[in-house]
Amino acid sequence: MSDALRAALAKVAVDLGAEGAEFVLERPKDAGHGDLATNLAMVLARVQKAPPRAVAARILEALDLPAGTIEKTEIAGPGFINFWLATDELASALRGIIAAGPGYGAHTFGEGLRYNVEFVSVNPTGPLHVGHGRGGALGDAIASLLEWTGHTVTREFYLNDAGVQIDRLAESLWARVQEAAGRPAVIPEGGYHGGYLRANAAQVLEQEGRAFADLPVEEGVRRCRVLAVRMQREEQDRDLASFGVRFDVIASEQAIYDRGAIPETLALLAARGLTFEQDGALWLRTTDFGDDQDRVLRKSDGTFTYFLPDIAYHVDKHDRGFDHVIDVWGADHHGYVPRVRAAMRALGYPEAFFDVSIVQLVKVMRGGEEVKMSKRSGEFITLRDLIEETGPDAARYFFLMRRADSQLNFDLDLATSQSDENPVFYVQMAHARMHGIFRVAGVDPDEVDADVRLDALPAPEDRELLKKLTAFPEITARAAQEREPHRLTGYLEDLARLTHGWYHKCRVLGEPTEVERARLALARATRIVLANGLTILGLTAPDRM
RNA sequence: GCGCCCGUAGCUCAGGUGGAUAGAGCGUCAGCCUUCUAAGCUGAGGGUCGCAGGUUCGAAUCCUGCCGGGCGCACCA
Repeated sequence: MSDALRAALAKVAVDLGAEGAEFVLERPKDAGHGDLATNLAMVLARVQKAPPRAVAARILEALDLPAGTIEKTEIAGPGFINFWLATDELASALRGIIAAGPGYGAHTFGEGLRYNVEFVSVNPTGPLHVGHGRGGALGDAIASLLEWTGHTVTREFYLNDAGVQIDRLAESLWARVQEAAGRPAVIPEGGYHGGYLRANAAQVLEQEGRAFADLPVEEGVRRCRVLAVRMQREEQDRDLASFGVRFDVIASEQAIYDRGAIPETLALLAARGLTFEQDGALWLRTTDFGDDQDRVLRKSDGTFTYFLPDIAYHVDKHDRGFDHVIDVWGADHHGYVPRVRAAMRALGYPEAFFDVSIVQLVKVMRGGEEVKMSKRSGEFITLRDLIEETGPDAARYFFLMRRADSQLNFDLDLATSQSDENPVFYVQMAHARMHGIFRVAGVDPDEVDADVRLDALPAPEDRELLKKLTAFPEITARAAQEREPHRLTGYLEDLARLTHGWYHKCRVLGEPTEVERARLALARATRIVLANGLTILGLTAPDRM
């Protein structure tokens, strides 16, 4: 409905000589201001050289709407025009929800656009911690929202399996292997002290045989390199899988080196005249593209910085045909954004090609106290610990319920609480309750007739709930466009609140036939919206709790 | 010192491409319900939207400057 009304209003704007006027058509917070409201009259007041309320009257005069859509209009406040939807319009919306079912809230505006969402991308040097969980939940939800709005999406993980930190990892594992074989072991400077490598070392000896520890150091370390990366990746994948996150592509940094992409990228940049040598190093002139200093590509010792393979990796994404790439990075990497953006500009890629979502830090709270995480001491809450304590649904939901760019207080007590104070529980319970109605009635919800008489519904709660359901497609569209899944959690909480209120106030079964039929349809539609919302966020929609 | 993010009710946070009386949950207080489709309902109180200027008919929202918190500022990865 809002689309039709918006179009009609835009047409009036044209008729009044203000083509392309930017006006707002929104659902007012205050129910007394109707179902939809527009500020068009105030926007046009200047061109019309008339007070907004007088302009509003002209607009209503000129407004041409199909019969039976709007029940009432009103000019209010400084010049708002408020609209009340006709019952027929709501009934048709209800039929639309049920007809669309699991596709309700989906859009097609992204069709033909290929997106690459890269997230988590943690080094394969240790277990995932809660911050990676937030990045994982966010990246996955953004990817789902994009799919839901018609985009083709690849979920991608960038594996840093080359470079110095992997050397340290291999040496550290080799040291643990020696230790397991009963020899003194020295973890190298800058190596990894975490106990998980002990477990890996034991596994290596078991799989490769005790003689593995007697290999010459060089060969032992070389083989440890492959083994360590593989074992760490497997563990990370296990954690991510239990969290409901899967990737379409694991992109390897080593593979970028192996196929010669580094010199190719270097040549590409040099050909554009954007590199220069200074102090024995090779630089990229990123300051020409918005960075605050130029950046080194190849150090004076001949090795490359991380920046160059990162550029090569993004060139690769571009060459694979993606229209847009979104990188989900932790706040500790935000300083890296300007130089990568500069590199994308230097290569002449469209401005919209490269986008970054920065996810801020997570503080885990228990009993009102922060649970300290310290990598140094090796005592930190891993993502695995967290999921085991809260379950995957609560963990995902809590990671998504706040804007990514504000810091998150993860309240463990709340996340594990089986009460309506826990928002995940509250939303899932609303879904379970809707299903419970059908269970008690012995009716398959998918068989419930959508063609009902809405005017049979006696309570204001009935209409209020239905109106909320009709807002869902706007929420999914906005959440996808803004890459803000928290808009969806917020909506689901609002909807759950209305659902619980309705459930309590409005009986379904045993009411007069027309009322029961209408409310069954409403319950079915509510269940659809709750289920779709939960599904987009990667959460289960339980039938009973 | 520079850059990015944040600062809204006691707490956790929405609202941020300017619009109507700034919202929600929790907590607090006062009542109600104890029926069923368990985990409920109603109401109240609570705010200099960090501070100060500016733009505007209109600012939590945009601009500038400060204050406070977080994270970054390598020929590290």
